[in-house]
Amino acid sequence: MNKTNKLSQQDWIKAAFDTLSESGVTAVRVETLAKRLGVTKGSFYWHFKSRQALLDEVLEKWRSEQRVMNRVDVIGGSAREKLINLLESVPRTTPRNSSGATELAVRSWARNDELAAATLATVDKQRIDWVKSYFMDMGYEEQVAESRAFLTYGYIMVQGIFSIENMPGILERIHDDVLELLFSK
Amino acid sequence: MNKTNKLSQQDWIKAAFDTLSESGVTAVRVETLAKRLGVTKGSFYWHFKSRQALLDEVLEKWRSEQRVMNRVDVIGGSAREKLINLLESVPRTTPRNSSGATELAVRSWARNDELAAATLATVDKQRIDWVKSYFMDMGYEEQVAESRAFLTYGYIMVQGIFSIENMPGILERIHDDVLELLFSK
DNA sequence: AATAATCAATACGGTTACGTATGGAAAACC
DNA sequence: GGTTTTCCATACGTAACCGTATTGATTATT
Repeated sequence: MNKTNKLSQQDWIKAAFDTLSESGVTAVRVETLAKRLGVTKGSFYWHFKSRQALLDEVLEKWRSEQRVMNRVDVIGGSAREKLINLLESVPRTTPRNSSGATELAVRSWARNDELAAATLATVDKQRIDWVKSYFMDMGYEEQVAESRAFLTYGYIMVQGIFSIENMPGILERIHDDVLELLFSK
Repeated sequence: MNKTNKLSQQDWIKAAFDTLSESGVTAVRVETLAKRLGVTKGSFYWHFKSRQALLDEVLEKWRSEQRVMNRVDVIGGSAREKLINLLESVPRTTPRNSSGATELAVRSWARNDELAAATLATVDKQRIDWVKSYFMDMGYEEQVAESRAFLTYGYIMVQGIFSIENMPGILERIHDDVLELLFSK
């Protein structure tokens, strides 16, 4: 919200993004968001042409906010340190963590929506390439760097989406071993 | 369908399961399934008390059909061979493969449904324990076996849900390297 | 101060769901 | 052959959506 109590497009997009993460695309509904923001849909249709227009913006927000890598880049250090920073930045604490929730929501979305699928494909490739490039900086040859990158990506991903409810502490227990293996040889 | 042209509960459950995999829980709707099966919902409400009752059955079907591990067990061989069989059985060919689709759908579902969450937690633990036990059979000590199991699980999972659209051939390229790393030391 | 631009409320029509009630047709049973 | 059981169709009520049209209330602008 800005200084006035009026809503901006961004307020709607943010609310939609949060709802997407919590409950999936199908839960991103005009009237639900309006209630959440304390207004009626009269407001929504002033800011957006349609629900689809909002969803397009949400997708664009997600695509452009792949800042984990940027943040890690900014912190700097050696390639190895950057990768470790990346792996440490994955929240291993809370179940149902929000980054995993967003990932899941977008990937489900992409199953039924061409634009979401295309966006996801772009992001996935960017991420893999990014991780791969650091493995190459560390001296691994391309083929190996690619497989390490993929495995690293899988490790990050699975931490966010698999259910640790019945396995408390597992993520903390394995972390060091996994890192050692990913950086081995 | 059985010999008559009448529907059984199982027919509905199967249709629901397929729809779940293709488009997520929210797409599992009574009238949509009825259309898909060529009947009206009058039929549905004879077989089921409610939509929720159907969803409960779908979840139970998914839980009880974790037969990848069973199948691999039946094939037999050494622990190492069983793990390799498991990793080979992951379809790396088609994008949007159906096993990955189901995984994704169930995990998204579990974000908003307690029963789905509990079921998922059970299945995840079973799978990890299963993979872990084979790593232990191979001689790894427990802690290491657990981290290998988790990493293996992540590798399998990510193959099913990340988007390979912009990275053709990557799954085939990395497979041998990944296996070597997972079984290293 | 009058006018215009901005944002939101209300009311409406159309669609798609869930679930119930009731009736009907085909098969099973006695 | 008549009755009961099994399975499905039809019709109905209700609720949640999407999108449009219109009006109203602030805030900017001149």
